[in-house]
Amino acid sequence: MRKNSKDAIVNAAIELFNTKGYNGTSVRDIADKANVNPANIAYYFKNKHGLLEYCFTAFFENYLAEIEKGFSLLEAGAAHCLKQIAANVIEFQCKNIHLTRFILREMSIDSQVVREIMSTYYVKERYFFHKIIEKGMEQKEFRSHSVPYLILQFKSLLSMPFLNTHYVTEVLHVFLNEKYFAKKYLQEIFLWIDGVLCTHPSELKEKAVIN
Amino acid sequence: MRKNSKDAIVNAAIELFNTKGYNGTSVRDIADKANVNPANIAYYFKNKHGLLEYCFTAFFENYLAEIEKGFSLLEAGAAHCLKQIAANVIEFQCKNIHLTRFILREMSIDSQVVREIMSTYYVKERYFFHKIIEKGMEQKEFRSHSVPYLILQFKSLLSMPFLNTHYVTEVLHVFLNEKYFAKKYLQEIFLWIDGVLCTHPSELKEKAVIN
Amino acid sequence: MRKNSKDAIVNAAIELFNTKGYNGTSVRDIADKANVNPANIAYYFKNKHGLLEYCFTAFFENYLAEIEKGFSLLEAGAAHCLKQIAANVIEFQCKNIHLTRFILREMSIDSQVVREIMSTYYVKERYFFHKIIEKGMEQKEFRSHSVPYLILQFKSLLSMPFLNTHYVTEVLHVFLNEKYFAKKYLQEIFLWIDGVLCTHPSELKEKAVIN
Amino acid sequence: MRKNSKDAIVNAAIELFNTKGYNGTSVRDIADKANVNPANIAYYFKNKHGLLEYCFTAFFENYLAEIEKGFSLLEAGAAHCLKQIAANVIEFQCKNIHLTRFILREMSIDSQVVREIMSTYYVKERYFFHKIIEKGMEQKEFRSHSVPYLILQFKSLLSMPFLNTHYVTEVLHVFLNEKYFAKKYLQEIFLWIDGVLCTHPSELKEKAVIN
DNA sequence: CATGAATGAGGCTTCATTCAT
DNA sequence: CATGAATGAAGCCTCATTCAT
Repeated sequence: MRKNSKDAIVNAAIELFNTKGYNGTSVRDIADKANVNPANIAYYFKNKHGLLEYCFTAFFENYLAEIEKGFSLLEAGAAHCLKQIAANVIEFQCKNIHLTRFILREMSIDSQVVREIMSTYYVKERYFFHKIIEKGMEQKEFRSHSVPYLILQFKSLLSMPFLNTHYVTEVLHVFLNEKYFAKKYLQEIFLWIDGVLCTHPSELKEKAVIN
Repeated sequence: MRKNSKDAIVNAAIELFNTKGYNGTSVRDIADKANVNPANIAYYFKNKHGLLEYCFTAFFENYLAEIEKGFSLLEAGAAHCLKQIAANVIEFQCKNIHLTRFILREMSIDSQVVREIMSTYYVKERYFFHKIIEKGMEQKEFRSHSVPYLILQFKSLLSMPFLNTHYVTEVLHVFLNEKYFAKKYLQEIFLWIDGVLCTHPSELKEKAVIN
Repeated sequence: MRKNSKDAIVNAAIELFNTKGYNGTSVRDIADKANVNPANIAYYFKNKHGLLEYCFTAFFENYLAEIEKGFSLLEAGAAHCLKQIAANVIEFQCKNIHLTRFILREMSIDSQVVREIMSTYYVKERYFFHKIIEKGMEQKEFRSHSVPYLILQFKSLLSMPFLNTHYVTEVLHVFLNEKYFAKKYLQEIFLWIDGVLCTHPSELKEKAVIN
Repeated sequence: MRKNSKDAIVNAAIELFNTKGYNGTSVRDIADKANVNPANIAYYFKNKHGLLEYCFTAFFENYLAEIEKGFSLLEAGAAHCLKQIAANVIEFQCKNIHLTRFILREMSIDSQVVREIMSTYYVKERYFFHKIIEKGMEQKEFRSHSVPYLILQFKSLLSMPFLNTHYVTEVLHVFLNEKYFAKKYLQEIFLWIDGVLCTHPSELKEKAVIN
């Protein structure tokens, strides 16, 4: 356990931030859960806040990578590209459920960090989405429409089930960790892309894969 | 100042909970903003937590009323009914932006209160949605589909812009309080209903009204 | 119940002071128990502290009266007189168990009130005891001995079971409110008077009465 | 000051609890007097209450040890044994006057801790006293008598002057810390043992020692 | 007399952090 | 690297009290 104190701390933090929120979690809680001395957190992250920022960038760095990965397929068609991005993001978020929920929640708070994250990662993200949607419209793949509103909807579909984990499982009785949730929910997003975004519903047998 | 301490407290609390989160807000902050003595909060709400619960029920009581109001129109058609509900909810949330954001965020935390709220209000809400969607399917208005997944999407559309206020304004540059945001965003939801939910796109000139 | 608010307050206070101590009892506790508005306590006693003082003087006024009553019999013999005092005090304390315990406990705290009580009531009390014991020695009824030490023992015998009510009932399983506790315990004190104080054990058939 | 915070806290607490009572003493008072930070009290004792419990067990552990030490002499005679116990206890209490007073006072409150202490330490203590007195009666050393009442008196003699320190010094003008108080008061207790407990006054030249 | 609203002081505790070891 | 002691700030809450009604 003296092996990877840092990882232990991060994991404990994610777990707790997810469950009780950043402000609801104390440094001692984290240290206890990670079996580590509280002073160690200061050693690695300088701050409780430093730990938060570490989580933020860890998340967004990877999140954006998934989007970029999908964006590179733009030449193959806007719808296809968007579907691939959805597949990547859903898969990524499924693999990091706790982290995702906590980040999505924390992003709804007005703080310095959040503003910084927005002005870097989210601005980049918007750039990608914008490009894709514009291209789709130019090529008559998508019907003409307000771009921001479309981004808003797309993002809402991507994040909703991960933010409201509890609602999904306790009220709707849908289980996120079941292997096929990702696959199934993805079909819903594809339906939105096809039904709302596209002019003529493209073939549903779209082969975007989640492995 | 010796007049409506209770209201002043609630308003200050909503504002601050919205901005800094429940746990990030101190009782003193609230009292200061409301220009009352901190002890007054205990007097009216017994607790900081009591104040939270007050906000929760205040929100959900009204929120559910809006849904019920729309639900009573089920006879006039499932799509119509759902659109009316969307209109009501969007309007209600526009009128209570701060409260809405804070509630939506806080509902993503694992706490006693949240579980209670879910097992009362959200279960009722699901009941209404379920009924409407089932009816729509029976009458071939809606295409056959997994109900929970539809509810999930519908709810995500309803809440997203209100939870991520900052993203919407700072990144997308869309302003929630502009008079026509409600009207415009509503059209998006209608589009989802027509494009994703319905078998044959109903007439878009649907006259659901926001007054 | 709007009849004797004042009495209700005093009774509630005695009960609670007895159980939780003066400092452990809040004005609201008292008000609640007495079914009275807290502000009413201020009305009658000005203060929580005023209520305490009221209890103190109520107790000591009567306590000293019992001693004076017995003291008047000094002419009939020192031992007899002392026994009568013991009888009076034990009876009085039995009738006011709660008040007695609380007062005896509170008298062991260093406070302004306590010092005042001591310098009035306890000084008077000592005067009476002194007179009696001196007389007893002069008349060879008592063996010659240090007066303060005798007073100390006598007082300790008078108060012990009332201060340590719980010990007496829970550990020794002796019940104070049983009718004959007073009579029996009194015999113990008489034994001390006869065995420790007197030169030649006086007749035990001493007829000091508890009525 | 960075040395023995814990001891400093305990000493300050005993002093203040003694003077103003447990409930009358604030954590800040203690911290100030001990020249430590208030948080340190939580660090070492978890609680103000934890500090109280620490005092309780510190007292009773040693108190009972003194009694056991004396009890081991039972073979040498019941009266002798009891006298030795008295000697030990008086000496112990003289050495811990503040702690003793505060404990004796606090034991007269109805609380969880008190009940626990009673059902452990005081029950053991009663067991020892019971054994001694029974033995004394069997061997005709003591006159036949109600055991609980004898225990009650014995304990009252042992504790009285320590509980009512102030009365003793201010009203009776006897000083507890004068070297010979212990010796002299002990003689009083021996007198009680000989005069009240024993059938034939044993030799007063009993050599129980206070060193 | 009685009451409910309101207050300021202070109580206990927890927190994030630092520092010497 | 890791730790335990120690700290100051701040958090929430309770308390005794006042005052207008």
